[in-house]
Amino acid sequence: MPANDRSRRITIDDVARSAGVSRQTVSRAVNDKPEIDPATRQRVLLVAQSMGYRPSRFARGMVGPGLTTLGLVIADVLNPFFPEVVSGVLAAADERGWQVAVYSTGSALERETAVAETVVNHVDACIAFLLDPGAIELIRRSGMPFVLLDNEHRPPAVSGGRIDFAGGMRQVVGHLVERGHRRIVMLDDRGRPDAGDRGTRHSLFLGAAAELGLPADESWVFPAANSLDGGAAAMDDVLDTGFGATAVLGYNDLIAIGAMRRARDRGVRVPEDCAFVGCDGLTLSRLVDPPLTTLTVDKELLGRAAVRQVAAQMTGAGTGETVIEPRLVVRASS
Amino acid sequence: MPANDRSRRITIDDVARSAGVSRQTVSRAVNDKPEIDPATRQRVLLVAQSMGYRPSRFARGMVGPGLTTLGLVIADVLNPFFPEVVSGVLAAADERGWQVAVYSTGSALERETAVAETVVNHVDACIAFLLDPGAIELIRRSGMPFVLLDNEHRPPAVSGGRIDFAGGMRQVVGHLVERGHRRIVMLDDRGRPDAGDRGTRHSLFLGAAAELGLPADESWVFPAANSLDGGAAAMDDVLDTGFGATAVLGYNDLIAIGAMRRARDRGVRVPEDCAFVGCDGLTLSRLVDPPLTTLTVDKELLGRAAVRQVAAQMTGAGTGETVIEPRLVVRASS
DNA sequence: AACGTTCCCGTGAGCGCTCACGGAGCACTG
DNA sequence: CAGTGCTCCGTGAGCGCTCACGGGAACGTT
Repeated sequence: MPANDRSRRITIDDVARSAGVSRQTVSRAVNDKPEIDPATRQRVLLVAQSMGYRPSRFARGMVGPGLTTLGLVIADVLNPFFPEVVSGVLAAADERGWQVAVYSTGSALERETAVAETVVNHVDACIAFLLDPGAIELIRRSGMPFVLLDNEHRPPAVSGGRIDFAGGMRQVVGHLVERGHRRIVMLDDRGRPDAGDRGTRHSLFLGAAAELGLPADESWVFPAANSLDGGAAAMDDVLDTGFGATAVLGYNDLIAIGAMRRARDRGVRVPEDCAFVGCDGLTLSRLVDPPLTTLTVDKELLGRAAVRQVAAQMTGAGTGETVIEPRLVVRASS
Repeated sequence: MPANDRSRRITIDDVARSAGVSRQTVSRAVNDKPEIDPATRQRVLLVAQSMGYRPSRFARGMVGPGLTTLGLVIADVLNPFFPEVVSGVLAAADERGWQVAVYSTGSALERETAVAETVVNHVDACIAFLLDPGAIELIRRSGMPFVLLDNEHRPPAVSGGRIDFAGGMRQVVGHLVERGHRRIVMLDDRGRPDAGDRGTRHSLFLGAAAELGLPADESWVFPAANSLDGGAAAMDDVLDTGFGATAVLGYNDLIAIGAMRRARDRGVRVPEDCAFVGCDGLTLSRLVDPPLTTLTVDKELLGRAAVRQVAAQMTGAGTGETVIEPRLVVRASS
């Protein structure tokens, strides 16, 4: 028994010929169809196995309806925000008998177009965290069911899942003001484009602060790379510039935690000298010291809702929007 | 323009007819082939778009080589062990131009067979964390390239990725003995079958302890559910039975952290009264309080190595084994 | 004027599989 | 012995697409 000839794959006809039966009989054996003699099935199966026969999923997909593959584009699995979304998507897709292909852009804007091109050619529907308008347009134009998540600049023609950070930021700032804070810094994710636009956490934070009578302006916002280290570095900036913040709001928990750790390392007492608040509500935020106050988002629900919207589009429904309401969970860091 | 007829999908011939050209011309337009008049291409593309035409990836796969889809079966994305593996697999698969379909068993042994069946029919190769021998056999028999990870009972006929916990456990116990500990408890994952066999962390821990002269036996091992809460509950058992442990080793970081938190909540000082050590080296373990000593495993490397093995099998190479060496990172918890 | 070239487009064939049908062989009935 | 039913198996057709080839029109060349 030589190794497989790598030039051409083994087909059902090869097996049929080798077993001295017809294609159809091989098909019956492989697919557990009833109209076949048990002895024949056994023999055919043995031949198939020994030849290393594996049915082509493409040929199968041609005749039957084939399996629906849902593409899920995320920035980075290592960012603890995404596993929860993935979990929701996997569960909801599984309920519908779909397969999920995961793509990661590695948080690199320039990779988004390449990923979008792959997605367009190889999946039946798509749920994506994307920022590059070109990449988004590419998928939109393909005409496949498409849900875009967590993008404040979503074109009106595509469905989306949005988190109501307007309400969320009011909760956060309200809480801090109530605790007596008057000088609040936000560590923004500098990786996101057009950060000054309406609808971003950035602008919603400033808006909420203004609403509550704080003299907030752009100087209250510090850019940070989206990681623990990014948060730490941004905290250095805040402390070094002598801004005098009594509270720090992170674009997300990762940034907030990184900042909080750096602050403590530099002798800042939390929350006495400075309070810290995050966004997203990662499991992680409960476990750090001190436990982090955070604007919790049900990320699993976000994933499930996205699948539901994709499914709706498949049955011909139009585009829509799902809004998730965040909830402020107050812990020891504020 | 009415909504799509959901009964039958639009084919290339539909577009051809509607645009008054041949199939081939449509194909040329859609695939950006050169042998076509730019004006015709534009017109055809417009028709195709308006009809909602999307090429069938199955039909495409029939003729060309098609895209390789790698199946990745994990227990649960929410378990922070897996995202790092997924990250490695995604990166390595991407380098080879493969797509990755992720499946989750939800840590439910009884779901493994169903997942295995899906995998067998819908992917070209498979990397899996599986425990059920039936599910494993199912994939093995399919003849597809297959790498089984983190399973001490792997059949010899399948490739695998293994973490050298024998050496790891010697490091852990050695470290604890050096610190003066003589009575060490292990919180084992009770979800894994045949926990008493050779090769499990459980037995390797007892072996290492015996090697170093400790009177270890089965009573030193407490079962725990694989989660933070599971670790906490197991810690309750340890404390309530009055075992008098001065050090606790978790099956993984999750269990160890859960246990450590519960211990502190009950007034145990860490590490003065009791030291804690985890396994896996999650990012998380650095951030908890106190930072957790842990046997760190390069999970991303594990994923990459698995992809490399799968690729090797595709080119006809036989089965093999990759061994990853863990490294003890000592922090404040011990 | 006859020929080659280039550009654009269409026609068969075939990828590997399953579905719908038909037919051979056997047993059992009236 | 014809008729009926059942079990098992094989034959065409077709899924939607691309590749290889060929052909017509318009141009330029000798």
